[in-house]
Amino acid sequence: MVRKTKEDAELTRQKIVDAARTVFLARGVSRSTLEHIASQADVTRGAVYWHFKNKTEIFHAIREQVFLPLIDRMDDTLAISAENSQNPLDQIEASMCHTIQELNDNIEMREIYEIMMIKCEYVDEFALVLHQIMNNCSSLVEKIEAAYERAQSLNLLGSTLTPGALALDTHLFFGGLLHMWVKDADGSKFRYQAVDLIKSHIKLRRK
Amino acid sequence: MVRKTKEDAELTRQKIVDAARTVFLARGVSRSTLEHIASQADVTRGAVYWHFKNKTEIFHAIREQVFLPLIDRMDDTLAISAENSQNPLDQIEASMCHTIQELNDNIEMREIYEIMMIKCEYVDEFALVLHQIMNNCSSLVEKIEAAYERAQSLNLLGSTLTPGALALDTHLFFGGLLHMWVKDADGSKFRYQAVDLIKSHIKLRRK
DNA sequence: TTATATACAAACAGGAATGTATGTAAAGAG
DNA sequence: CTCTTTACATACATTCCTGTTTGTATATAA
Repeated sequence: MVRKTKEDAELTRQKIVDAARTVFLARGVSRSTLEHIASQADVTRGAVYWHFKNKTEIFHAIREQVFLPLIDRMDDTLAISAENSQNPLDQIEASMCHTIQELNDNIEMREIYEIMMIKCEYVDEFALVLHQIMNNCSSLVEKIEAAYERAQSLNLLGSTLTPGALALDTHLFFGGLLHMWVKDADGSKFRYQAVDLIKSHIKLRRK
Repeated sequence: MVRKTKEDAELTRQKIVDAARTVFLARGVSRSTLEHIASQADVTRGAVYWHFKNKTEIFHAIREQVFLPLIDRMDDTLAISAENSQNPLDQIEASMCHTIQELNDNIEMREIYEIMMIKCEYVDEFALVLHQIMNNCSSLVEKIEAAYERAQSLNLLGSTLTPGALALDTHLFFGGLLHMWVKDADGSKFRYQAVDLIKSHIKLRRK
């Protein structure tokens, strides 16, 4: 076969990652073999083993490609508000709506979320991915809490709950929403009204 | 080998189910083999194949054993309140707290929840389990909504949101809480304060 | 221009898991 | 007391998947 340039090789690598996403989604991570992935990418297992040590490495490549950027962007949306004079409650709402919008628009991200949530077993090597996710969540909760604190000091809150309690409630709500969004395959129950649910959730806190 | 009585056979079956739960939890459903399960149960694969057609059947046996009863009990807690004069908000709160308490006390239930949430890939045969769960959720949301309606007519609600919106928010909150409860292995972040989180959540709705 | 490293394809060897088929001792029916 | 069925254990055949090894054409460096 023909030897490829570096750009060609990178393209092959990307083809493999994309193929793996498709295969993982359809068959689940465990039931996906490297042969499945290779043929989906129109290469042989040789190419896969050249670019990746094993299936786990491909999994991490997928995850890092789209999952981490999303977290960063959520962080950003909330962080901006610290210096911004905008209503913190609006900021929290916008942050969540933005993520939902991203899931709506970005097919790859949607597929990766689905893989991570319901097409993957968190044992052995994958167990520590869960810890990473939990840690990311922790920092997110802190950001949300800070926003609620600002809302409190601006006298925008309508309840006596502490910003910490409000932040945890919001975090659990959004975690539940993301799960339901993914599992609600036909979209009838949650997917289409996700933004409304977010607005209701925030409205409950407004004065 | 010795032929067993019917009672012995039923005991063997139960041993296999228990063993499967342990193995599924430790290795994930996909990576668990019938040999793993058999040796954990101190029998051979022959015994497993006698009692179950395949791994999927064992999975369903586990699920039906503990998961369905829990849903029923949540239903009950909420249904009782329809005829009861008790505060509907208290009933919703109690219903969720009760489930958390059950998870705290009942090791088997806790393990099964963990298997269903993060040790199982919902593809092929398992995909329809997700649909069942979603359907159960739908009926639960309706029960919660009915309780909020009663609370509204008793003038107990402090917000202008509709009972439907409140119910969905509660449902998403609780779904998120259950997930975090399971994933929070060391218990520091959510498990120990789950009841407080529930009370805060409901407090936000009280007048 | 030549030599070496790259980017794969193809072939190989193995272990592991599944399902089935067979064997068997005792329980239970008649 | 026999005969059949039950409740398994054991052995077997087959399929799959993995990781490694080998081969090879071509970029690319020198």
